[in-house]
Amino acid sequence: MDSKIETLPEQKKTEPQSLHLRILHDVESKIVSGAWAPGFRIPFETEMAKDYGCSRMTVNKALTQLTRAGLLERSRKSGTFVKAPQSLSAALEITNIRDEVEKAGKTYSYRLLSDNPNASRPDFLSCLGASAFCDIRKVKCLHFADGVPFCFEERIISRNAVPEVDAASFEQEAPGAWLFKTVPWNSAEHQISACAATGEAAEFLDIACGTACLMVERITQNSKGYVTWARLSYPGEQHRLFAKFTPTG
Amino acid sequence: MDSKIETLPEQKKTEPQSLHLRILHDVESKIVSGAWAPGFRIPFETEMAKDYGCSRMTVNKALTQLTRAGLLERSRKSGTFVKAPQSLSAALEITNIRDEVEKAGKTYSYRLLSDNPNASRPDFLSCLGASAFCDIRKVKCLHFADGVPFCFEERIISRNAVPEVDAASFEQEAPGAWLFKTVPWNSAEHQISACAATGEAAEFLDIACGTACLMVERITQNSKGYVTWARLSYPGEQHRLFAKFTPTG
DNA sequence: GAGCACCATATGTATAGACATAATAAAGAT
DNA sequence: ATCTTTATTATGTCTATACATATGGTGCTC
Repeated sequence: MDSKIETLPEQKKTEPQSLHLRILHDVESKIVSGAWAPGFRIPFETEMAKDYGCSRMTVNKALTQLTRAGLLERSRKSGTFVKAPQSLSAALEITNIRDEVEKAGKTYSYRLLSDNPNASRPDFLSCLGASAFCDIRKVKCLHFADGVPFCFEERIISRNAVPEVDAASFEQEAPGAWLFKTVPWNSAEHQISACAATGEAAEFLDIACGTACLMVERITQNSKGYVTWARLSYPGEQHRLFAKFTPTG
Repeated sequence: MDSKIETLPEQKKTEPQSLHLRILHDVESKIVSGAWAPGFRIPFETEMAKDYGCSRMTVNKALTQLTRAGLLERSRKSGTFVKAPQSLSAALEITNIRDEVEKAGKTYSYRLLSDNPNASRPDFLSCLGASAFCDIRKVKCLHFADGVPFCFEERIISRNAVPEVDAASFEQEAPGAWLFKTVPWNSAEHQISACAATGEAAEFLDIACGTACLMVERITQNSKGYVTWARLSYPGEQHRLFAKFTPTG
């Protein structure tokens, strides 16, 4: 209780106490931030052990767990590689609508509806703490399956978090697919709801106003902050989200 | 191509090659099957090491990973315990609708609509390979939030997989809640879709036919086979499924 | 009985060493 | 040139050991 000015604790937030957890989080953040992009061969166990001044087993423990979590791919002799973020939860990962359509045996096509490369901050996002979405590109597009409207997509991309977006064209390629291959690991929040189709959505999807729609809203972020927001509207009862869960996966 | 009768391969399916994986799967199956129920104190590391004739570290590796996966809870001195299957995927785990309603600050109530303890096999499930659902109990019920219909539930419970169901009453307690505390670990498949309310559902939910509904269908199984099927219908746009995903969780 | 010091114990972490295994690369034989 | 053998290398697994740490239990004191 004396008046001595105390220095702040060393650890920023929740600095892991054990070494293998620290290594695990170090590697994870390098991957999530994009410093180690998918396909990159990360240092060998022996190298990291030397860097951290610890035994190989300690590094091994961290890397083994990241492999189980799906962030890494390892093979003998070749080394350890950052895995492509292909399945951020198997079923709800609907980034690539093309795959979704083609897996159903249908022909995919795509049309850009509108593209505002320098839009102002939207108002409907204020509730989400997404104040980071101030300098954005705003895109609307439509996905077709066998020529029939399959999904109406409204998307916002942060120009701060993804500077490369200025050079991208969404005439031929959907923003979702472009982001998927451009932005490294990230985390996502989904909201799924049913709604009655209104105005724009009904018009583009070519369905009557009031028809039941499945709506998926997703906010994606990585270490640089909020990356993108998307609202996907699927018409009628034709679409189903499928998810399977087991304890260990 | 000769006519010699071959013996089946020793291993049933994919017998893990390494010891710590074998231990991991042994423990997991004991938990999933219910042999080790939630709360049960599993043998100490040293005991299991002796049983398997291996070092404690090998057992530790298996148990540590099961702990990360959420199947176990460990504490020093006390031992290792089977965890309650509380979050088989955080957001989509909607087994307990009461919690869901009360978390939204509303008052929960429940009403049993119909109960057929000895129903015949339903036809609409044939596509799911759920031929195990032949001897079933069929229940319909309604969940309320502040007195307003919140969710219409149709449920089928396998009397083979859950023999105890014959003694259960669903007058006061919803079948979902009863199953949650009765049946041990399991895996689940979800299908989420939007639909227009029809007939029964519209009537009980007190909404107009054609109103958009969020429909969640779930099939649950454990080591004894298919346990239960449920269809939950949420009226209008009032309900949202929320899910957050990060690489490691 | 309440409070306290102390011990026993199960997990948590880390290590150095050992050998297995798979995949690549290099050297050798045909 | 192509096939084969061999060596190299990084990961995969396992051990025996060591000490740290949290915590339930025991017994002591007051």
